[in-house]
Amino acid sequence: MSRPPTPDPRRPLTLRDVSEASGVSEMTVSRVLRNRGDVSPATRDRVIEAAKRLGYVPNKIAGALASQRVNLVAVIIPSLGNMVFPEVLAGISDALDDTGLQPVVGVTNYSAEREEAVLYEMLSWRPTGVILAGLEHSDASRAMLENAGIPIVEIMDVDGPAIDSNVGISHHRAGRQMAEAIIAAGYRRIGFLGTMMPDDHRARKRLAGFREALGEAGLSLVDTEFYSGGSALLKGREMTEAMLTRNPDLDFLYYSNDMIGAGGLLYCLDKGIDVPGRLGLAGFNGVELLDGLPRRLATMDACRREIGEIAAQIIAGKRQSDLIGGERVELTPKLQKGDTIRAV
Amino acid sequence: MSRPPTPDPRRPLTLRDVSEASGVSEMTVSRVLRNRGDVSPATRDRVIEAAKRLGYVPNKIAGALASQRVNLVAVIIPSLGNMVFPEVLAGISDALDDTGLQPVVGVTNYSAEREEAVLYEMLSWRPTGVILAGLEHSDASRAMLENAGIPIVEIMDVDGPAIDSNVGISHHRAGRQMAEAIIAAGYRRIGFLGTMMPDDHRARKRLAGFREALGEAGLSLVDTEFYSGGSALLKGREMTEAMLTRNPDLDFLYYSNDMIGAGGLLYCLDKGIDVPGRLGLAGFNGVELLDGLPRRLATMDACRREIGEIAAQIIAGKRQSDLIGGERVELTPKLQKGDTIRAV
DNA sequence: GTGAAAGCGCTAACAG
DNA sequence: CTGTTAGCGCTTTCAC
Repeated sequence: MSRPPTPDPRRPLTLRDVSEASGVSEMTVSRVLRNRGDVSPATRDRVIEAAKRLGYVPNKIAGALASQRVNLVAVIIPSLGNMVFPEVLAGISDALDDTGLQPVVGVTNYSAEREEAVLYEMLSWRPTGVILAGLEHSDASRAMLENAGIPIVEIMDVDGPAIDSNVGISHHRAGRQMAEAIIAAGYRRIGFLGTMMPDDHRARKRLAGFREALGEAGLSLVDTEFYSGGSALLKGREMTEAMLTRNPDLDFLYYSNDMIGAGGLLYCLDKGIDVPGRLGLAGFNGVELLDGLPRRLATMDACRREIGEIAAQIIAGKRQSDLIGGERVELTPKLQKGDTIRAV
Repeated sequence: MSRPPTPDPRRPLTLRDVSEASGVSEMTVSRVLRNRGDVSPATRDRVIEAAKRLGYVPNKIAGALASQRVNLVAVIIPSLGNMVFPEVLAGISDALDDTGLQPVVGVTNYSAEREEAVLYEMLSWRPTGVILAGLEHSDASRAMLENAGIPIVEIMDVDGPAIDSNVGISHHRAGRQMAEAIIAAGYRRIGFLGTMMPDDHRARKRLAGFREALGEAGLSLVDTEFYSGGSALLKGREMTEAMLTRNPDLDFLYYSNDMIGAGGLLYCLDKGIDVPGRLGLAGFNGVELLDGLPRRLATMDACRREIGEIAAQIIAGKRQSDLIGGERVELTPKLQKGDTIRAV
């Protein structure tokens, strides 16, 4: 009943274990495993064989501490629940694919307080860079970002000053543009339906731009309705019904996102309302999801995937401009009239 | 022109900086910042003041290496693109909230190879535990998981042997149950429409169970149709049209997920097909999204949120059973007939 | 209640 | 091409 020579099978293997098993120094083992520096094919093979046989998984914690390098990119977004941020993520993920960098995602639920906590947690892992949604942050968050000493990319929104780099669209202008298209199509009695999220700054800016353009045309919103929580499709349906009951003479409904817009569209089709003749509809985002609806909802592409790609390229240093301070990239969303705004 | 005393403003602050700024030893600073051990209120205040003033963010890499503890839980899922995994994540996130543990998400795109790479990467950060979707893994992945020496929870699926703990539903049984309900409702000429993902093992198991139950009733699938990529809603529409054109006499369509089912439903309503009288429809997942459709699609709740919660509790050690080996939890999905299966 | 010393597992920098 | 030495920034352990 002698104790076996292996000390503790639960203990994770170290470089030393591989070194002993292969008869090669730790340093050379390390070189092989990282593909750094020249190692003779013979030694290399012995090391790889031993590492594979033992099932060695390197300890990045130790590696990162020693090398002062972490291959992580912090990505901080408000939500995973609505298809728009996953698409941004897909863009980031794609662009990072051949860089050795890895995204790590944190979710804030549109709360500045949560953002601060998530950011603190992520910065404590000393990532290579930070990508985060929006330009509005708490003072503490802003201070952390400014002092982090790593590239910061604020995405989605360009309406305001950025800490470092910035990639996105102008939501204010997007709201204006939609209003102008609606007015040009001859609609006059317009209602707005949106989310009641005080911290959804982009939705707020779209609405502000929308109102501004209406005002310049001598118009104003006839009615507004806000919601929070629940199935967006269902909410869109309910809110549309409520609003049309209050104001049967509305001739256009502008929704803050495509999902509630889709709910509204389905409601109108149910009720046999003539869309876009008697009533026009528009949403925002250009979510692919909607392609299967009976009519294509008018919307505006928010360039989500492209935003993610560019942000990731900035972090990866693939867009080195010699700018002092960060890079600014403003994309221009495309208006898609679909089938729910009548031709002029 | 003397050099300022601060060495380099870009260098991240260390415990030593806080120690010097507060005149308290590094060790005591560390204790204050971690709320560990007794420290006099006076010292504590000085330390906290200094840390805040400097904007110190602890280095978790060094902390983790020294303490051999990492507050990260690796979560590995196939996709973020379809609402089902975000809901699992929400459950995990909730359950982890007051434990000091943090989920880190990796995405495999339903590829075993990607899973292996993601797993390797995550294990190299020495997480507290691993939660991953499914029971099917490459040999190498399995070996890594078995040797990791940390709790592993395989989720979503219980149809097969698990490495350690296991939380999910039986997709085979879910398929059977749906078939039985359809047959009981009197449908006989049944088609199946699904994703063509060889690595979506859960969809495959549902189909197998479905076929098995049909077989026992002396029936078999009249037609099948598979797709990959694109807008699920649109695909559902197109596939439904294709299948009904080929086989106009089908009386039921079983979809492998709710989104394509919804597309099919919209198509049928468009065409004025009598649902559920002449044609019945059913999907899978119970996605809240669908609540806004004109009819409620028959579906089966996959208990996504609950699965996430339980898995996280297991990792957090909140469900200590004295089992040797892992814990097994099988949840039972509820069949929701909605408006698209006729009453018996 | 506080501090000093000794590593955690790895890699940078240098020698040979 | 390979090995040795000295840390990375923190926490453990043990003194005081």
